[in-house]
Amino acid sequence: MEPTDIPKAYDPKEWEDRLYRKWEGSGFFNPDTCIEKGVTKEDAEPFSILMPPPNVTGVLHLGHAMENSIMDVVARYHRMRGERTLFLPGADHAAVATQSRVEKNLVASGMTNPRQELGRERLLEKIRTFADESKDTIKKQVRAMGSSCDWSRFAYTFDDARVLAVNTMFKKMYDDGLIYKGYRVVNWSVKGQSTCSDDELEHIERPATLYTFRYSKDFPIPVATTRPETKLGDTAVAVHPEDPRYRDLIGRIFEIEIGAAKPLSIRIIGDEEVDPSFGTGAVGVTPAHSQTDFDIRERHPEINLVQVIGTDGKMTADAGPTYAGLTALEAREKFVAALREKGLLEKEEDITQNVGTSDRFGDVIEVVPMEQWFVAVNREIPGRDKSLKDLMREAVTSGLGGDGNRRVSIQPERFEKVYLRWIDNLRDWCISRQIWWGHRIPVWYKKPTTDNRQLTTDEEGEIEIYCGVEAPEGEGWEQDPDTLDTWFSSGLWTFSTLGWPDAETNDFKTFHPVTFMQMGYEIVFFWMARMILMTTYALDTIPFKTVYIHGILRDKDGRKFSKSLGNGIDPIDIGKEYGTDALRLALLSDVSPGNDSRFSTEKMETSRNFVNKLWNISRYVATMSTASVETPVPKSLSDRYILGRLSHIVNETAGHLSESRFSLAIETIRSFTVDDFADWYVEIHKVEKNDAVLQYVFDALLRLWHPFLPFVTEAINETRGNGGLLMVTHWPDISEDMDIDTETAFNELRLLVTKIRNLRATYRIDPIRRLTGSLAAKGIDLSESYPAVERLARIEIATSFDGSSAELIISDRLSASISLEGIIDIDAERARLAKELTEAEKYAKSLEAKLGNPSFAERAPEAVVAQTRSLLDETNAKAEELRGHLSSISS
RNA sequence: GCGCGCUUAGCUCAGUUGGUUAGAGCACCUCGUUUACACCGAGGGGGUCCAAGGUUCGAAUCCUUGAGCGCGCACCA
Repeated sequence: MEPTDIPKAYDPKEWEDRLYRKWEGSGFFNPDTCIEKGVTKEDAEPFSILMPPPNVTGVLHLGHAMENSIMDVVARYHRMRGERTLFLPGADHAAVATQSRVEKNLVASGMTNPRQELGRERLLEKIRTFADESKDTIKKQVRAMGSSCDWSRFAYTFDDARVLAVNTMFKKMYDDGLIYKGYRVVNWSVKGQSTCSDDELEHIERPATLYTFRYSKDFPIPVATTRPETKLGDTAVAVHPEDPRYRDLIGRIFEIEIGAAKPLSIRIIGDEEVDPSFGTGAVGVTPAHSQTDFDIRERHPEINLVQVIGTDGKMTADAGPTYAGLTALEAREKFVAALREKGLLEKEEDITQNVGTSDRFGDVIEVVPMEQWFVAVNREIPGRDKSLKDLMREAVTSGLGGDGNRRVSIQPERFEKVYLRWIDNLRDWCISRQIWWGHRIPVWYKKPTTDNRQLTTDEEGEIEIYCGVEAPEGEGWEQDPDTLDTWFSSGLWTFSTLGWPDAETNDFKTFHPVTFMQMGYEIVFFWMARMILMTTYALDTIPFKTVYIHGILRDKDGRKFSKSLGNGIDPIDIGKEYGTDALRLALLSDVSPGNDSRFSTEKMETSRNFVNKLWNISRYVATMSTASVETPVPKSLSDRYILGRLSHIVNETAGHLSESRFSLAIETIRSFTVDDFADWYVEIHKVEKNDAVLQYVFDALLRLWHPFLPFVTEAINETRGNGGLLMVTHWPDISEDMDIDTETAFNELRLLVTKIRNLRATYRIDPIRRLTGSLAAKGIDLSESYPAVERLARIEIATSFDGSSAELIISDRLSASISLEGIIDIDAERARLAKELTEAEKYAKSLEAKLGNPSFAERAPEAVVAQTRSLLDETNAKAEELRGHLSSISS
């Protein structure tokens, strides 16, 4: 493109789609192609990133946009560093989330009970269609974000390869006795007709009544509850074993007629967990409908379990004829009324309680006893002498087996503590769900037959059980109707995407453990923990080396984005309006690891303006210079300065990126681009015209920015006719390319720049345009020499300024003496100089005091002392200069 | 209750291992703008870094205590 054809403003719409197609068409998103085409060396270090697969429940939101920005910055950076980089995309079938979404849609369109009305197969078909559509939408959106992921390796948690991995893992754990079917209390969503894990609960506060009552008039201990109806299923009262009030009662059994199907048989038991100082010091134990009470029964197997609430949320026959069939709430009112009538109710008080609700279906969870599948986290793994919990702990502390190379590094570190604490509280993981959308449990049952290949029988010897990767042969087998918790398949993500269970594939050998993962902190337990569990168990290694935890994105008022608040922002819309680069920049600026950040249109404007600035720098470079890029020869101090600075910030940026300090990396490049390059060097170039350095530095800048701003940098690269794709050019490695004493140049020129900047501040003759304007008014025509004036005035004015006029020396051709009267307000100037002088003297004094302190000289590092000393010299010199100016101005 | 985080300019936030006179963006004020860029430029004002103690030659940074806000986990019946 000819320089004159380049539009003044960057228009992302003109570029983004086409550039993405160009990248994708080049094949360079695929690391194999990079090697084939010689962009990456065969023996290059592998670098892998896995996309946390978005749920196929609809469209991506800004949080996804932020994640994609983070991952793509990392991927592009490492690809440009010449590493064998794989950024693998995917999608998650998101079992409950997707099914509940589709059911909601079906209900909205007129169905009352989709599961009944459609049946398993037809409902699954509907969900599959929906999921496929979402998957396509997601792929489009990820492309729109500019993500450089390898689409040929796209993985879906519910495709054939992943099903194989899931079944293989299930069977392995089953054979090792780590997956078991057990009768335990579980969290049950009546609305969703399914279990959910502890982590899927959302606790909400709500008002409730705490009732204190006695089972009967002569029952010795009152108990309290917020769920009186469950008391129909009480089988014990627990007290602290040392509690003098109740100690003697332990072991006694009370038979109580209270309206349940059978009289309650309440045994008084002693349990250390009971807090004698709380309430009545006694707990009515309902093993069937409380997790803690069920645990008490594990310690006291002698007590019974009576289920009084069913999976339909209604009272069971065991609750007695008065209550059976009523909802829990109806039963509560009736039961409380009965207690009151019999004079058993001693106290009612209003309290607030926390209850668990299903995060997907929204209803309050009912705790019921059921037979479900569990992963045993405390059981010893055969042949390993350790439990899953142990492995999960080791993986982030000492490293697996004490091997530091097999240790997951969590950034920021504080999430380690959060994770470890969670592990301490971890119970066996309930993995079976009664919804239909998901991996079917690979277990089949049938009555005993003579065919007993690989068969095990359950305890009662009645039903044969077969667990296998594929259905067993033979007649009469019926598969377990349940499906797996969606996190079971997500837990395998780092290796199921790379070919496992075939551990010999190139991808697996090359890219596992994954180098870099990122995720929001809200998903650490769900996902990170499960990946660590699965990988350490099955592969005896860690799933990933580094995981970067980020916060959640909030709106400009600090609220979470949510549908109900109506404050959602579609990243694609905003990307279209401001440009995807601007969006990426806005999402990564000013954020620190692990902390929430806010999003606003102001940020978008700032970012868009910056992108446009970069575009216009390129216009200058294109219009003011015709030289092609070559190894630049620094000719002046300015050249050495800019090259030295460049090399400095290249290293600094690399440091930030290697530690995932995205915001600081951006700030580093941004300030170099604006403060050093655009404001300073470009102006210098107008005089010195060292095109080679200008080109060289600008091309380096483009490459530094590319990971963050892939579109505009690639677009500029195209207009510059550099040829090739910026995406696969090497990230700048200045210290190797350039033979420059950067340290010296840097120091010399920083002094010069500082001096000039001080001059600008001191004499307020910036912009120079104003000065030349004034000169013109005085009959000095400098229009032709403008650039020279602009630059030299900055320097020369300083040395010859006497307070009221200045001697301008413009190269060796032209010099002029001008009065500064009218340009500078002399009185104001005097006041300002005096103020500055006072400040400088004060500062000098404080530095002297510091240096005079013997402890400082003794203890501070030499570099700091030297720095302080030179600082003092500089300050003294500055003060002297100010004094001179002040006296000349006064005379 | 236990744990974690946050508190820095009017607003939103950076500040890696303690070390130049604490930074940015936005907002505000002044000046400028046919010149790569008004999606613009040059300047400026504005901060007892939540409080109090401590460690140190030196603290926004480390320690202790407290306050306010937010979050997570567990919930005591």
